[in-house]
Amino acid sequence: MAKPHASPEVLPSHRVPAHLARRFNQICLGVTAEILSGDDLTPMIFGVLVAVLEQPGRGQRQVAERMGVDVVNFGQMIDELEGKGLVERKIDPDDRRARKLYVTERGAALRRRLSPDLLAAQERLLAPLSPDERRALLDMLVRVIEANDSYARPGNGRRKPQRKSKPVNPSQ
Amino acid sequence: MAKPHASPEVLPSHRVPAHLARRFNQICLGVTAEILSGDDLTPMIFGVLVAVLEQPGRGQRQVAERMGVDVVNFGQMIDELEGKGLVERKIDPDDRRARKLYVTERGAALRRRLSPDLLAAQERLLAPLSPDERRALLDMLVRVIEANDSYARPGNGRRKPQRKSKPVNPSQ
DNA sequence: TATTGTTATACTCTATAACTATA
DNA sequence: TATAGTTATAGAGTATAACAATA
Repeated sequence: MAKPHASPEVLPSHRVPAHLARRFNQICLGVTAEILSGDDLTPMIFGVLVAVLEQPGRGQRQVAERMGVDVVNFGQMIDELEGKGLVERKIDPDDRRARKLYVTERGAALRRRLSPDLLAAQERLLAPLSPDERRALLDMLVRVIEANDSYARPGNGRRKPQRKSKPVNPSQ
Repeated sequence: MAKPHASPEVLPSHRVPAHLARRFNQICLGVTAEILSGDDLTPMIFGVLVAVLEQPGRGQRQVAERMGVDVVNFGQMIDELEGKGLVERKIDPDDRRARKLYVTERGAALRRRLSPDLLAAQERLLAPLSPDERRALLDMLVRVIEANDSYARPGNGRRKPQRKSKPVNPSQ
């Protein structure tokens, strides 16, 4: 009876992936929000800025999907970034429905300015892990995420709202 | 120039811990929300139920802090669980301010009923990892979370609301 | 008809301030 | 005064439905 069971029936809650995922995310948010708060940006919005920077000229849909963000909310984040002059929308002449996204020079400068602090925060965050472990952690997360990509949308929610009636423009 | 630099100046965004944390959490939420939706519970609220189950007789503050949940929101989640008859609050006779928390038989039964599906979902989630890797992933997350516990509160936010005036009960 | 992006809206999670009741 | 918990409220992230413009 040295090893009772290889797989216990349930993990203690502090070892449940869903709980660890929430806490890990919570901590990442706290660490980065602190750095970004001076520029009135959330980690989410800054993440959008970086994504646009890395794939300039793409449409909102493409970037949103790649990030795992709903296109509706993504559009609103672009609104905010555009309002701050950090990102630009340009109508694609080949498909006038699409808006190609570009980071402005101001946006690029902001990212350059904040990068060192964000990188340092990331170092502190992963300080308890060795370099090999850090790589392993990120690798494993990427693998898990890619394998479960289809679950990246459904939401964190409860009952689906179902929207019985109430059209957007009832007076028309 | 076979290896340009051990540490690049910035990681590509799909390797940034903050992004991976968000996506991992998003996926965990999607996977578990689906299972819990039939009982009209969110992953968060179910997590509270499990935490109470594991440390019965504790006060709200203790359980909330251990979970990394704000005490205010925790109290509201207990409201909901109590409303569903899954958890009970009992005034601590030794300190009549405190409410000791207990899971009801109904709550325990619910957890027993849902456990197999949740465990199976967890298996699917971590399917791309070997058993050793799964352990390593959870271990590393625990270590990172514990080392950064102080960042588990600050919020995911932007400017602090600051609450200029507007008292709760202006008419008194 | 199908697709890109928008507006309106709603729900969850999180956070702060101010309050009540005990200690 | 200090602590446990509450009420009121707000911001941030996420989701759906309905719509407009374009393909």
